[in-house]
Amino acid sequence: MQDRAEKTKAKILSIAEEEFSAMGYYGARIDAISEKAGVNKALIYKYFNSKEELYKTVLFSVYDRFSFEESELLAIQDMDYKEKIRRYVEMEFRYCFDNPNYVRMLMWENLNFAKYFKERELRNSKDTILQGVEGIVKAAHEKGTLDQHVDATQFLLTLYGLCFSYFTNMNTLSETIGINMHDREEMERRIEIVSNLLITFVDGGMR
Amino acid sequence: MQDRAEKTKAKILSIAEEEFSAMGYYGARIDAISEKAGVNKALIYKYFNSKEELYKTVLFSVYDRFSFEESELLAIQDMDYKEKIRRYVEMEFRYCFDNPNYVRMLMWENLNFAKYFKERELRNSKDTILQGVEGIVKAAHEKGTLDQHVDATQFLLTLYGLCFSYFTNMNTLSETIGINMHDREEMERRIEIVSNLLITFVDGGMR
DNA sequence: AAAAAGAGTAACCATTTAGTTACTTTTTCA
DNA sequence: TGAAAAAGTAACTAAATGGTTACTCTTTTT
Repeated sequence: MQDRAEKTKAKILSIAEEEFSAMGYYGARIDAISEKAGVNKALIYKYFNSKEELYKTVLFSVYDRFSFEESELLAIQDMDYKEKIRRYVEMEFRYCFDNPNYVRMLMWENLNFAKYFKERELRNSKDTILQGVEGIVKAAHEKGTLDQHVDATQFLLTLYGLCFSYFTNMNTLSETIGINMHDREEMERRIEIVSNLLITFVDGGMR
Repeated sequence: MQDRAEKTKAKILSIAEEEFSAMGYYGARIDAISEKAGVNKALIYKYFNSKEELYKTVLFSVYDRFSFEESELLAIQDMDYKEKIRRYVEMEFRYCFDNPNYVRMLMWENLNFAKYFKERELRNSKDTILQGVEGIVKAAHEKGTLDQHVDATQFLLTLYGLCFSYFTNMNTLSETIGINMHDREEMERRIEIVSNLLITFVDGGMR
């Protein structure tokens, strides 16, 4: 494949990411993508075969980018588990803030009943992440007084719930509860509260 | 309006709720709704004027039903704030479990940048809810050792994050972390953990 | 009972949409 | 340098889609 073609393909993918993130699978238009990318529609089909295949390529490209960052963070050794939680929370918040397409593509996929995740056999793909979290939870179970019912899975659910959900419901909540969650300052305040909450959660306070 | 017409309208609305919840605005088809409802397409336009208006009717019908339940719960007086938290968490989880359309319609609206919420001027519509939560937070601030940075808004974000987000990410997470979040037993276990976490959060443990 | 009003339908229309075909332009390399 | 290969395009197609029109059937009212 020529250099020129490589660039064209990348351009299509980048525009498609914007379009699919913004509009979802059914809302997105191949014509709109071809126009915005400044590329003939037939070329899209030459490189990606169908709307669905293009969509899947976008979805996994966006998802894998996040997964990489997440693994990187959890792979760090010899870090105090409290510090690790703090870093994890900060990473998750800032990543979502800076990469709204990641949040949106995941939401579309959930509304699509995880159809493409199922196709791709992502079953138990978070196992290495869970192992990383296991380290945190184990340290807490030994040292602190973390509820024995809380395993790595439950801890991860808690963390995702407190971080990711800030973004999934941002638009409606900002309308109804009277704060502007899109504001970076507002988010930074939230990071602080969530970090403290999670550290307290694993480190003490549980009867 | 005749009784027969009233029933037809209700039937359309009910099928439309299923269709829009499942497919979203762009994915839903008026033809599919008319067919499933066993009603001529022109009738839909007679009663609802446009696809968009039908969609909005569904969205607010679903949303208002939840808001009512939520207000009811928070309006209860003379209840211990810990008990109130527990009840709130249970209500939120079970409501979402039994009414997936509520969860999905809210997700679609978030992905739609809260366009219809903005139109309807729902700004600060959670004020009475926040007042109810204020009671909980105040009691905790007086009696316990809740972080002074946590006001009613932050508490509500925490609660929503821990409850609602269980459902928004259920489909992808069930694929990747190796538990079946769709299982009621699994959810009941989660309710317990979340309740305890929130009670600890407001009631002690915060330095 | 009959006519007015309301509920409901069959068939149609204009536009949009994913996808294709037959062609031209640009690059590579013997 | 020229022909083969790769990159890219204009114009088209068939199907689907939101919406409408002109009509029939049913209920209400006097």
